[in-house]
Amino acid sequence: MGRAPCCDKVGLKRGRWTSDEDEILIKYIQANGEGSWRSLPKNAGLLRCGKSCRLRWINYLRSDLKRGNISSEEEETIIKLHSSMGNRWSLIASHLPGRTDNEIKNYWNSHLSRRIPSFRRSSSETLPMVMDSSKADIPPKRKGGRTSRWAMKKNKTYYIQKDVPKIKPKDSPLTPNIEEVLLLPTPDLEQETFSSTTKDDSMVLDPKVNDNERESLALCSDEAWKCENQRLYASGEKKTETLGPHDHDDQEGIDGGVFDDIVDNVLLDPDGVLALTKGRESYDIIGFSDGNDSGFMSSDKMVATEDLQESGQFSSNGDSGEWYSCSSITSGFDDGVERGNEIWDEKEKMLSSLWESDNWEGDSYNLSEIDSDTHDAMVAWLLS
DNA sequence: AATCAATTCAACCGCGGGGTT
DNA sequence: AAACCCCGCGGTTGAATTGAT
Repeated sequence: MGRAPCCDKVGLKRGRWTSDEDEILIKYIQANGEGSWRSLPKNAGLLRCGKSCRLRWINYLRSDLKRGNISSEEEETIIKLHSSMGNRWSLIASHLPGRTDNEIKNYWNSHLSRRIPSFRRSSSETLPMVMDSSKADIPPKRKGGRTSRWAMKKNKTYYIQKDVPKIKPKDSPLTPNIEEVLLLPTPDLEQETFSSTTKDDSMVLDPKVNDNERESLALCSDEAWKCENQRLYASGEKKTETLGPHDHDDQEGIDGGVFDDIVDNVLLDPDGVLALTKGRESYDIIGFSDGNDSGFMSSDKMVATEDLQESGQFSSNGDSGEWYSCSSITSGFDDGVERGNEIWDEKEKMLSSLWESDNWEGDSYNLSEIDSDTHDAMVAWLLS
């Protein structure tokens, strides 16, 4: 025997809501507040299922809903959050004030998933890449279609509800709980994309690193990175500085900003360190420098030093800063889906060749022995 | 003008989690 | 512990609407 229906459907109205029904629902909630959805329709005199009332209220009638099309900023946020959270629409919506999970889900399905086909890859395929959709020059294959429904609703009546009690205010989108977000599993990243031939989660590549640094780096496990000397902290610690791959003020991404620092200080600085770290769901690339200007990046997380934060290249906290999904690391130097896939392929190849090389000395990788081809490939990839 | 195909999105559905009895 | 209830979530559906033919 199946589960009993949430409500008795006999005699209940279904389908589109009329303005009269909307008005009844609004007035009732203004008087009684949200909640008790099951009993609400009966008490309010609506011939609707409680679920339907809840949905109508949450998705349509609430006073704090933002009307209008999704802005490019919101779209970018959706893309980045989705890259980290997957289809957790309600969670994503909680970071977009005035937007509902349903709205975001619809927007994703109708706009983004088509525009950015790589998002549709299953988790058994390669990792998703977050593209700068604004640059993805892939026109929607619209033939017929219609304009935004909001744009068409000239005659629709909306209700201004000044006195509706706020039962459950949503979080501000710009104040995400960074640590919570970071600790979330990323279903789309579950697949490890190259063979795990290493015994350790963490590998230090530069033999020139001193003992202290080596010790710090060795602590960089997937679950808790802690590199005190470099002032790099893992998620889960209060002083976590969690950042995305983009310099937010520069929508071009990390190119030219953080990226240059990483390249200059990590790859090109003889005192720099490059570490490959096996992350929770994927392999990450992390770079360090000598502690002056440094940062590191990964496909899963990105952390910058205080120097970089002070320089304004990163926002560093959840109170004022914005953040980006670090799995979007490639977006800054990516012009679209195909390019993203290409980069990912290059990344895979490069990392694979590193893993398989003979330059490993225990957990360390001897960069001085690195062949020029591999070195060039690494630089080329990072510069790409 | 009529028809078709594409698209959007409001609404529905089933399920799972958490709380209560 | 088990049964039940309620809520919220994510996937899906289908009506409404559009531009193309």
